Amino acid sequence: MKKPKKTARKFVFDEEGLRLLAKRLKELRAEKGFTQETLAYEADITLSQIARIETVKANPTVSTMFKIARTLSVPVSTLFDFKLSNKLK
Amino acid sequence: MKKPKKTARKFVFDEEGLRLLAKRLKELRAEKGFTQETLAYEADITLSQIARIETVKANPTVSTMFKIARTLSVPVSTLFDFKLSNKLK
DNA sequence: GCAATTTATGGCATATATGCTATAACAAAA
DNA sequence: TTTTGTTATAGCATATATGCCATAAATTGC
Repeated sequence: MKKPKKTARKFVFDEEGLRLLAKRLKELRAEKGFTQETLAYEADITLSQIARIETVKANPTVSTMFKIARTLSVPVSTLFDFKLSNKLK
Repeated sequence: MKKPKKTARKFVFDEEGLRLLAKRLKELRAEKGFTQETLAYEADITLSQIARIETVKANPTVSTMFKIARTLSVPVSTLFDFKLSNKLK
């Protein structure tokens, strides 16, 4: 059986942004005194996913970030308070 | 054949946040003079996806939001400049 | 060192994001 | 009404996000 490959589509994983987001989350979580586990529990997310985000292994959805922001009691924008380079595509 | 259903997992779609995000994106896009199509093209995303986000039909990933922010030349936090209610789970 | 806590990884299942393509719906002109 | 520009929908394919479960690795305090 041949592989039924159709066409290649790109799925970009924005490493720079995700790295900055991971850093920001770690900072905020520490400041607010949450462990990955307590944050996961209260935000109703899994520990796995929190760990993935902080280790830049996943590209979370905005809903996930909303839950985290609510739990940390910070505006969502605070989680994205960093500067992206104007990187070229 | 029985359905091999395992266990139910929740996948929350944060309608409130997504509604606010859609509104914010529409605003910023208009301010900056982009159509959905030009934004999609320059951000290297599909028109479909921009439309889905603006009509609250999808829960985008943060990488997608990073691309949009870069194209609109705004800090990512600007796209999330709105207030979530402290909604209970 | 040991135990406890916390963080990181791994595999697997399922839901969904996104691409791609086409089309429809809509609005504003002309 | 037709054209033109724009936004919304739809179906399908594939990549990935996330849950769940287990375990490993790292950290901290004793």
